[in-house]
Amino acid sequence: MNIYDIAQLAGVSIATVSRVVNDSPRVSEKTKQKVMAIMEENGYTPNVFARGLGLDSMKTIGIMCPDVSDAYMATAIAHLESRMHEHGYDCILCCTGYEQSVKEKYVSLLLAKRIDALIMVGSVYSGSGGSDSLVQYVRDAAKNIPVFLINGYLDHENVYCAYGDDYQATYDVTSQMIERGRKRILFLCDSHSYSATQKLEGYESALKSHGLPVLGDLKLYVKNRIHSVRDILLERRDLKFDSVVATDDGLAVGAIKYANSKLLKIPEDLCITGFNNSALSICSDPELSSVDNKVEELCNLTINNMMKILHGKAEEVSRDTKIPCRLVKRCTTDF
Amino acid sequence: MNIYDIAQLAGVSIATVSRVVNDSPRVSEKTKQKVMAIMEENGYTPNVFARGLGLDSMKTIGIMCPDVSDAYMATAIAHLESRMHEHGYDCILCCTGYEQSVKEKYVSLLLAKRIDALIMVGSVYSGSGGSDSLVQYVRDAAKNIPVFLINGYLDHENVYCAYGDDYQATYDVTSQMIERGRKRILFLCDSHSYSATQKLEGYESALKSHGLPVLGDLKLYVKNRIHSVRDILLERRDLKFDSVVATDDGLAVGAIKYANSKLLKIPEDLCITGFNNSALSICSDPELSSVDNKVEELCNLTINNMMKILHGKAEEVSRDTKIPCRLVKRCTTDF
DNA sequence: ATGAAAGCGCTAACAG
DNA sequence: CTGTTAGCGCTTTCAT
Repeated sequence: MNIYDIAQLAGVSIATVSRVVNDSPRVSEKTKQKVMAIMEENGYTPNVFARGLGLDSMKTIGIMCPDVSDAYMATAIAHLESRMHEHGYDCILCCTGYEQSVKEKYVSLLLAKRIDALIMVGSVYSGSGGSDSLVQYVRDAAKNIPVFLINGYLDHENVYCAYGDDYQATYDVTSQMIERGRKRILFLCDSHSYSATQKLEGYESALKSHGLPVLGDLKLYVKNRIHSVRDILLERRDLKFDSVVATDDGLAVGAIKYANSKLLKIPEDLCITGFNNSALSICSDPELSSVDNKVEELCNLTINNMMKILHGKAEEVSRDTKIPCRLVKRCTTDF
Repeated sequence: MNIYDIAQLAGVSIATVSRVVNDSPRVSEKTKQKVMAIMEENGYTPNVFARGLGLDSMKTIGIMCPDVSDAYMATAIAHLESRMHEHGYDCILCCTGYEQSVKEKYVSLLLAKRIDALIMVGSVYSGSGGSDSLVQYVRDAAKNIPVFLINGYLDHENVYCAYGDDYQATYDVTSQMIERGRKRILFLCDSHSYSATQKLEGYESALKSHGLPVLGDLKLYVKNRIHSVRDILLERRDLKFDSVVATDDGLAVGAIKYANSKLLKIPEDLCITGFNNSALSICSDPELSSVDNKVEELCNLTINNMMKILHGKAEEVSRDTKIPCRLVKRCTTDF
């Protein structure tokens, strides 16, 4: 059942049918009704491939993330999909992992599929700052379609960034710890992404501005697995710390497990903060104070920008949006 | 840059270029090399829309799930995407929520996009058993393309099911509790899906076969939010129970929180099991014993079946595969 | 082994 | 307001 069949049954030309399908005003109400009725009767659906071929678009966007099974990204993707769907777009999901070559391959695949735009979720797509060659594939993609970074930053034509102010959030949290008398704050991290770098800078900067030394020992990079974090902390008996700033909830929960198994009191003996305000933070015991970086807000903002751009209003949108994050206080902090 | 350009540059016809692109054996090695070189040089990529129009396929499958931000589904989808990608297929992700009309709408959208197959993750897509009219849209989809249910069951031509044996798993867990002397086992549930029904039957069946009564009070249906579960349990002071069989980890963690805030000893005073073996189960304190229903295995099985079917070997695959689940024992059980 | 040409189903410019 | 027609880029017979 194609447009010709419908045209014939309705006794009109295919152009008229096409106009009806595309809701053109240049059709009389009467023929419109007739054609619609016939389409309805026959359960006609326009062929998306043919339409795509003509319009060079299938109203599809690509969403890349390193790993949907991560709670933070999953939440982001759920929001993005739902908002895109409202706008009549479909989403091709790509879980790229963290390997450079795989990320690059996914981008070319997506470009070959002629997606209308690309969203990249996670700071792993912006290298550690933006100017290195590791992000060349992002710039290349931007030559063809608008690219949206969520929680990443890259200064380039046709790439639009939205991210939480990780620097400031970490600065604030660290400062509050110091003002509460903490002297040895452990910075617990699992990556060297742009976001991680921002957090580290916030941490160090708070230390410095409060006259505390930045100690290399107190910057610990580990794999993000709860038990492994706990065990590493347990083994490092040399390492003394009275508080933990973790760059992710999983790491923070690891620290909680460590404290619990050493029978340390939280927050008195050990003050802990996490990042992302995920389900983990209300699941642990005691419940975790965690920085909420507003995924939902970032997603909405991104979608709104995208719609403007896809409708030719690129000048209305900023390429760089930073939004403030704040600590959701629970039981692992004394401030 | 299209096939005509390449043909011209290579001094051959578009048919030859097409043959090279599709790796047809009916091209001389020499021209093949030449054409490939030219394509390489010019970074030529065949237009997927045009190809789709001719072949009526764009090597894309649809994946539906009620909510990717749920850890269990996120894991499933991560696996599915990665396996499909290996096979050269892209995935359109649809987060349908739980509403009937939305689920139906997504299916028609997906069919209109001419996907090659459809995967539905979660037992919400199989009604409460399979024969009611609520699953008609699934049957309709199956008229056009193969449909794969993960964790759902529906007996119908062209729909293929893979699910964990929730009945048996719940039967076993409940039985062990009884054999350990538990008398009042709370069945904590948040839905009436096919899977939930299976679990309930396993629970009741274990009770009966051990000569225990099935008490309506001890079947509690609640919303799956940790704190709300805890609070409901706290408020129901009339309700006496010495153990909890929860149909999801979130619910089980709610029960843990309840026990902790009443200073009940786990598992002595309250024995608890969850379902899905998610990150929550190692995050809580004490850590949760949880039934692992082998998402990964279900996903692999599904993809393998799908590949066979898409390659015309439908007779080789069973429409109904049930796999055993087992309890991962942690600290909330005494068996 | 290669080429010519007929679709695939739709959109849009153009003509009435 | 409606119809005619030329693409869109590729696959696939059917000739050669």
